[in-house]
Amino acid sequence: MIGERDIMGGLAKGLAVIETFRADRPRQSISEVAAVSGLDRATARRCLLTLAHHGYADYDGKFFTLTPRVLRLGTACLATMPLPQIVQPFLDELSERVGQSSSVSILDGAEIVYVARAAQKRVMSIALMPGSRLPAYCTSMGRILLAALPEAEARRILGPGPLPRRTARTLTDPEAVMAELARVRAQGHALIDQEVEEGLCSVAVPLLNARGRIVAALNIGLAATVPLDEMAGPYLAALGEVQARLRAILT
Amino acid sequence: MIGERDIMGGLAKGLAVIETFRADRPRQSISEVAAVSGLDRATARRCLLTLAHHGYADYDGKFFTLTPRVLRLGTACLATMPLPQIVQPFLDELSERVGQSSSVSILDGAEIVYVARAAQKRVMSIALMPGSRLPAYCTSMGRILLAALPEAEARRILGPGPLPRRTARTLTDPEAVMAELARVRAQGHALIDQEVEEGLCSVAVPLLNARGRIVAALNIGLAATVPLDEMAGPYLAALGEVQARLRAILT
DNA sequence: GTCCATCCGTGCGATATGTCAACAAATGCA
DNA sequence: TGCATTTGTTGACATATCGCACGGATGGAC
Repeated sequence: MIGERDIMGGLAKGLAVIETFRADRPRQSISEVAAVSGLDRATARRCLLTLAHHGYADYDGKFFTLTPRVLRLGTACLATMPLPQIVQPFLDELSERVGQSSSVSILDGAEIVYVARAAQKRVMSIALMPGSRLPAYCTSMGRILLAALPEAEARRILGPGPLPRRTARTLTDPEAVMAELARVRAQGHALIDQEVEEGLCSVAVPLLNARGRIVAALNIGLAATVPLDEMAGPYLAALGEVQARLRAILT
Repeated sequence: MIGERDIMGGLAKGLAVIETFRADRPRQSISEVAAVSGLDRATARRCLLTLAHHGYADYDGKFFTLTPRVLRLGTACLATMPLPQIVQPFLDELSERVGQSSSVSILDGAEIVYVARAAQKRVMSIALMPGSRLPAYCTSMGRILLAALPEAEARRILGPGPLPRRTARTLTDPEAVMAELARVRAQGHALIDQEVEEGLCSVAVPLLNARGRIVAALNIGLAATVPLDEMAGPYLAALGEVQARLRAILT
């Protein structure tokens, strides 16, 4: 069977090294990477030199930076997903019709990952794009995807709390989120009113495949102008329409 | 100094395995991966099992698929680039003003990599997004970026030819492209008239930093309706304006 | 059923790699 | 400047891993 001896430590360590690079740490020295990743300095050094040698990183003698070559790895993944290509035309049309940005995402651990998006004029502070991540607990699509999991699994992902408070309205108690998930499950859609960012609302529904399994979440993002309840109706109708049309197509 | 003994073969092999996954090969068996990557089956197996063990791949006992976790690797890279965040607001405004999609890309080998984009209604057959790649030789931004290189380097990237013919108008002779690069260099912008796809035109200019070095390319994509020469003027003016404003900001 | 082809899992020797410790160079601080 | 600390690099040894070759499993053709 699959034994522990079939695991290549070097590969795992190298991937961990890549993941240590973030927006707040774009350029790192060997020791920095070693400290963040928990690897030995010598090991981190070999990983970084290997990455540089194969064009995944640049090295100026002191600091390492990632190169666009690394993007290939992520793109390889997106390209293997049929979902983005299938939903993109629907997103384009939906987004055009309602005049708002719409997106499709899936769950990866405690985060939602955008896999397709049709953007209208931006209301959010950061630019979202395929590959972007947001926490699941405070986003409409995240609530949809968490609600699709067994309760125990959702609770495990939410953790012991408290969850980070992103705005005054953010639900920070995992049990409060769990209660909201039950509502979402019952009503078949999720509303978020400025929980992830001030001034930003969102409406989401699940995307089901032909067998009725939830494979992704679909949303529309809105600027918070009038109370969300009052204006959600038309958006929910548009989302439901796309949901129904995609249900026959998705596998 | 940096010796060959500081290179970790296992890491390089694992990354190569990830890159074997493509749109036309979303699910692969061990033997398939081994054949495509040139690795031994046993080695490919260990790589794949390692990826699966760490959540980068799924394994159903027969086929492996990549998980969204892999997207983290690419996102780590995009997040470390200051460029996308700086140019995004400019792209949004530019795109809104001219009513067409606009993008910023950089060069990676023989391909351009989109790092930021503001999309208007889609005219291209495939959805472009940050991380997407197109060949440099037949795109407006690619011509800009190739023109910024030393001639010998550009020629090396183009290779011996002939280059793939994507439409009837595609330049397939590397020397013809080199001649075009000289023109691009002289006039400071590149025009593409349906060389990458029927019905699609594009206008691009370089983005310079404060020191005058070319750090990226900026373009506007257009549907081919009237002859490109006749309508390029206003777009070039808009591009030039953004170029000038960014020049003071980019490093 | 038999044969053939393909694929997967495993054992083994040679080699590459990780860990640890020590050292040298660079850096920060008073 | 002088001292203390951090950082990059190297060497040695134990161990993990590679690539090869073999055996078993699977599936299709006839």
